Amino acid sequence: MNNTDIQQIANLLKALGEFNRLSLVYQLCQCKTPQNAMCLCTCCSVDASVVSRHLKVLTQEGILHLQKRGRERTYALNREYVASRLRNLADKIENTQQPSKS
Amino acid sequence: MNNTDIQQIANLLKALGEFNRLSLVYQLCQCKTPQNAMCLCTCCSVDASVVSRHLKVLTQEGILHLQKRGRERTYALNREYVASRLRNLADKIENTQQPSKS
DNA sequence: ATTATATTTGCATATTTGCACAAATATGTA
DNA sequence: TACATATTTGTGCAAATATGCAAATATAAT
Repeated sequence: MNNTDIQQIANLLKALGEFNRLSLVYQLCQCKTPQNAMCLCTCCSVDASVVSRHLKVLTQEGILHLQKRGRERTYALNREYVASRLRNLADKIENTQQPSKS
Repeated sequence: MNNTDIQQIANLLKALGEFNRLSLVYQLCQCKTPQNAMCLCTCCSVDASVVSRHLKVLTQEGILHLQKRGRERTYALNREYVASRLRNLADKIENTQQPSKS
């Protein structure tokens, strides 16, 4: 586990570790089909520009998948990706212990 | 899933989502026995006071367990707790989708 | 008692971050 | 074309955060 790996996981967790962003993720969690940003605005009591930036952060981290459809952009949750990364971390935390090291 | 729940999970993820703090967690991950702060300093190239503060944040979030032993304080990773919270989130993200909502 | 070691805390500072508002951009519709 | 809707971007501000250094605190060892 090198520094780059740690930094990448930290980035993912940081992206998820903010109230409004996590709210957006939970909101998308409930949806079967991709949602546009306006729709997602309803779950956060912040300006649309703020939602836009949060969605950008989540997308850049691979948490969301963006699809441009005309003037609206729909976002979908990359369920398997996020879940697998979280489980991977959980496994490491639970199982990794070297008897050699004190 | 109410706002308080979301905020709590966000706090956990935020605590883990910082490079030096996650490095400390990984370091502790390798250890079978609790470690003191001096020992943990070696994995971060920062001042001991910084490590102290990061350890405090992690402890307050329940990620680490602190035990005072004389002049040194040892920290251990709450493996089951952290792993279960991460898995819980992973499960929600992967499985929660309501056919009723579009 | 003095000294050494481990850790925390106060303080100053640099950087990041979340936010609102206005303006810009992009695209669909009348 | 003119207008409406959806979204992004520029800007500035306030709050939060990460850090280093020095001083304070706590406790073990001599």
